[in-house]
Amino acid sequence: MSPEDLQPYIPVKKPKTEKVVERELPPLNNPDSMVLRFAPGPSGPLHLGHTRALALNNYYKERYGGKLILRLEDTNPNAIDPEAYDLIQSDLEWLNIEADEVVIQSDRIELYYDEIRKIISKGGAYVTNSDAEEWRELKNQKKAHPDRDRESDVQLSEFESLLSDGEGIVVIKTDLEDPNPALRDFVALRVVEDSHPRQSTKYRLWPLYNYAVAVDDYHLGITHVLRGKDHLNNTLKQKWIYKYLEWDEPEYIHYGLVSIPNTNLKTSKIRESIKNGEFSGWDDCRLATLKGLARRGYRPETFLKYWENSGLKEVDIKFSWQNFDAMNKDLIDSETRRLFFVSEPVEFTMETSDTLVKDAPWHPDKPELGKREEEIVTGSKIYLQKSDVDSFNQDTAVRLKNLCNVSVDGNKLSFSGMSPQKGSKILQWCSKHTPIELVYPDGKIVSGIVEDNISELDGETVQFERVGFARLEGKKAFFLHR
RNA sequence: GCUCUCGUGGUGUAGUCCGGCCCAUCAUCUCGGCCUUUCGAGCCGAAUACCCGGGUUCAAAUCCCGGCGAGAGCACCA
Repeated sequence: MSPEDLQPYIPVKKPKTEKVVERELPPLNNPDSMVLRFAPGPSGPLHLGHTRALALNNYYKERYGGKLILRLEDTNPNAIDPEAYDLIQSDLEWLNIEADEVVIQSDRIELYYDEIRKIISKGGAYVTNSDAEEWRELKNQKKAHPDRDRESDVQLSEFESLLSDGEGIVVIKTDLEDPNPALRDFVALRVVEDSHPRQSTKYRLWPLYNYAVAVDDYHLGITHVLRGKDHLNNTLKQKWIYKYLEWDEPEYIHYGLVSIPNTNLKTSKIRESIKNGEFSGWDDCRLATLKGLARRGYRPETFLKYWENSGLKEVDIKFSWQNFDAMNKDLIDSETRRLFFVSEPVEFTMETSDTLVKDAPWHPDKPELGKREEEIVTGSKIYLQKSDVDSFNQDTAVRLKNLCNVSVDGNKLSFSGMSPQKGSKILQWCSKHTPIELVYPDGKIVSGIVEDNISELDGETVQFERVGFARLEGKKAFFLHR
């Protein structure tokens, strides 16, 4: 073989182009006039786990100029927290996500009735008041319940009478031979006589999740359904409804599940713990609710950025607080003011012939923010952190940060120069101060003092030097991350 | 058990569809060094990955087959 013959087999070397391109999520099919939805049940406020669906839907809405609908799925009268309707909307506002439309399912019950009448007429659904166990067992054996095969006008009149009294369920017919038992005939509506927070006792026949979702997705013109792959089977069920009503299906995209370690996200459990006083409320800083995380100082942008970065592959992923915190720090570090926090303060008395002035910038890289200044004279009380004091030995050279060098003698600190000495311990310290409790997300509380400069900073996120970032709130500071 | 998904460093991610610009991208974490009046930030460097086994091919993270592993669903909840 001549070198010419080999030529086609030799890979063409392209120059490695510098990849400066922002990584972005994959494109979606048919992105024109996209309509997306975020559809939580109003059982409590939003938590970290909800933010993925929200962030992804919002991302594509913005990318393609689509529309985002917030749909509150309150068709189970027994699992509703009346306050959640507002709590969820305030959580969206906090995230700076604007729903173009808010839809509440319990306002649309007549619609679900209308559509099920059509499905029944087409022979796609039946009514039965079979015993639940018996009905399920028949399905497992791929057998039809006798009620399944009755004429559709019988089914229809059974349905109409269920609206006012009697027991029974309305079932969507699927394929009883389906190898996946989860997909054989599923319940579309059931009787619940309990009062509903918004509708009271106006209705007794309530739609179930899969049925209501399909009807709404169609009627709201949803074009893309973006959700976790725990919904894979639900999608298949919902497609049956689209089929009976001859509707065009939206695009379904399922992303992998996230496990969030060391975090309790069960709304019902949290509510219980709040009730019995274990947590102070939905905004307890130990919780991963948005309100709890906001209280510690996380930025809304961090949530959006984190999930956009996690992609939408079907692999299951683990949430990493470390990565999440790093992103948040990246956002806040350059604009967060610095403060000295001293835990377990030990009192010293200053000795100096001159008046000294603390000259500490609010931010080391941003002189334009100004500085904290304070006069220190002989006799001024200086407080140092116990753990620092404990580590002193005879020849420890100490520098009070942004003040001066001192020598330590018992409880006396004596001025010993201005110019920084290489190798000396640089310590954060307080003179005029305010007591403060630093509250960690694991519940641990460290009491200490902070320099008396925080009156204007209530509600702000600051950095306690050498400790980490925290958000100030009254006499407390909630630890954010390092 | 049945059904369905998915396996790239510790973590997340790019590349997989259309095999060669991949001795594999980016971020974070870890470890060094520089810088710094914070153990923060910044700068420089190091270390660590294509689940396993076969096959196809000049060439496989990428295609095929078989294992193994992980996760989810199986409600008159959402």
